[in-house]
Amino acid sequence: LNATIKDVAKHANVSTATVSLVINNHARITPETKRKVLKSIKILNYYPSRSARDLVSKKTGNIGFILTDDHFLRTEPFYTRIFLGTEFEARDGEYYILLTTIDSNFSSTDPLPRFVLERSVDGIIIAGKVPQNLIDRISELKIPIVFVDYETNSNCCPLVLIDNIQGGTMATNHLIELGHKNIGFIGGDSQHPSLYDRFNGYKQALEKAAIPFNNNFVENNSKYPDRQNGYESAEKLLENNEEITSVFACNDAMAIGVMHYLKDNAYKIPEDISIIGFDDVEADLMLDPPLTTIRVPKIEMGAEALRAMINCLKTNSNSNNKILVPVELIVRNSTINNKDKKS
Amino acid sequence: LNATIKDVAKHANVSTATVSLVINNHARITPETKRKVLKSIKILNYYPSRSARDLVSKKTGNIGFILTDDHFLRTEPFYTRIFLGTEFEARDGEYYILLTTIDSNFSSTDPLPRFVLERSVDGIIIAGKVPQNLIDRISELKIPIVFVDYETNSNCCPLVLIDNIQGGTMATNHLIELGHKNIGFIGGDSQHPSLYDRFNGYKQALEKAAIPFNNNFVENNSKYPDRQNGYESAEKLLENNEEITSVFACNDAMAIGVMHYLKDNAYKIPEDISIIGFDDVEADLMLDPPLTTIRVPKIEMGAEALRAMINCLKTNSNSNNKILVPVELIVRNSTINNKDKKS
DNA sequence: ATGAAAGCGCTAACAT
DNA sequence: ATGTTAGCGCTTTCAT
Repeated sequence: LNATIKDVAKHANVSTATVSLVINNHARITPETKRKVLKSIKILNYYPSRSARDLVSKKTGNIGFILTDDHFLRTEPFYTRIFLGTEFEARDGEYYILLTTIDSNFSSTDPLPRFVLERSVDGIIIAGKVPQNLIDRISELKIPIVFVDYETNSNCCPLVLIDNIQGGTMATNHLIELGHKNIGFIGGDSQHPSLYDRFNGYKQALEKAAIPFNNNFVENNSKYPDRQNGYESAEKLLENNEEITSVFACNDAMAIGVMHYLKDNAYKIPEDISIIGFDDVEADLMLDPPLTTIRVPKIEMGAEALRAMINCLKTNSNSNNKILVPVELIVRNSTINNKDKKS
Repeated sequence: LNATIKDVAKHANVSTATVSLVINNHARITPETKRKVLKSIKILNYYPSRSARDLVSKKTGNIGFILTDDHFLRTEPFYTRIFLGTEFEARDGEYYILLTTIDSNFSSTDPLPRFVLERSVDGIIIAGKVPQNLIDRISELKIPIVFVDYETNSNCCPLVLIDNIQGGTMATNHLIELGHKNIGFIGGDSQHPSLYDRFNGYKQALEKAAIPFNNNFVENNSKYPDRQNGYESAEKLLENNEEITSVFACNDAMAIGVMHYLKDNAYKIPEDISIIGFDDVEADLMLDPPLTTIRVPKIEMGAEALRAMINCLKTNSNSNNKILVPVELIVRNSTINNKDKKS
């Protein structure tokens, strides 16, 4: 029913080879014939068949996107936005994205995603933390991988990561510039490299400002960095340190937990305690007051990952380059100048 | 590099046709040869090439999934869960899902999604409301469509819809059973068929319980059904109707807005006012108190849509059947017996 | 600069 | 019940 390359060739009075050369922007084709062919393509509403192309080129034109189901289902859209970023970027390119989730407890006896078994993808983007056995098994198959927001020691693939140190520094500097000296830090799971880097950023900023680091002001644990964690961490921190005037929470979920704690305990935000988060999720705007935070460009990270993947595929090189995505300070109303405190 | 059907044929000492018959579970193959072939397949780690298959069968094995970007980006994951449901269902089947978003203002001059231009999908699932021109243009191409959570008059495709009338009845009955008689209704955009059906459910339940319908107790408008809408609707409703003891809000977003209004005005929930929502989004559990609501099985709806699509493709019939997905009452702590009111 | 033709891996007549 | 074979639509040498 649809036009094929033969139809175009016939219509343009050339060979199929010529048509192929034209649609692939190849070599030295007379502008004249090129024009002719392009015209026929337009008239016949011709689109090359993917399967025919793939069959001969031994490529699939698909990129796999793998993440754990709990990451996909996270209440605050984070990884789904990264996914959308890859889709945006793939749109103009010649790729389709095949998304699949795996169980968080994916074990070595679980079957690999169907698209890797069937070799239906040219490369795979892995978003967020996944079990190591998944990585190992895909690597064995020699399928190119790009990681987004996750770093493992064992790999030599492109990495797209948040510049967490920069973000941690930024957040802390914001508080410092507002005149705060006693800045609480709520880190959540300190095993998580991203969160730990934010801690490093915090320490670096203090050092640069010649503010002595006080370990009593930091609350790290090894629990999932969610609202409850933020609530409990705030409790520990503030019950024992009356002098704290502001808090940097390592992600917005925990920052929201902190705000809940503050409200439950009749602190005024930001007059009594300034609070800054990290991530910039939608919920921030629904809060009272709206949360000052560090914005992570999720869509952009996805786009970056796809670009890295395409580059990897085109050059056929496993460049072990690390792409650090810059973050941005978003000042809203949960932080205020320390001089205005308890005014 | 990878094994082909020829390799398997050679290894099993049969023809490629036989191998093909085996992998397609065809006809009368001797159990003996079948076993032999299967064994070779296993040994050689053979997987049929998708592109080769697709090329000859004129199918792609892909299903497109289209939704507007604002639906994809909705803070509370709704459509992304429906998408995941299709992916779950496709996983065991032989399909891949290709997701793409379109602009909410998608116009007739905008290019169609690439996978429809290139005919890279066998069928398309459309989730949520989309511009009519998109539907028309895809229909012209004779690509099968299945709708999820959206109904248009013009189509004759399978529809997967929430049983909104049932849900509206359920919610209202819950309140009635708790002894409430003066039940406020907050409907949001009454142009939206889903929301309007919930209103119908509300009215039906009242009628069945012989509670007179009071138009002062309902607040319908034509604005987007979000938190702010809920807040403002609650304001209108409660300022003028002191006798209201409970509210049914047409979705959880609006219910949350109602709760905010109640808190801002020193109502106790649920002692002063019981409140029930609709959708069952994650946020419900983070509320104080957790929100009683009607659960919509999002994952299941996606799975249902994919099954409808597959059926459509297999039978090649455009059955205009409407699949009504049942909902479920989830009782949490935002509703209470009216007798216990103001105790 | 363009054409002829082989072949990618598979399916489906048609033969046997 | 199984084998032979002709394509599916495209890319890519190799000729011209």
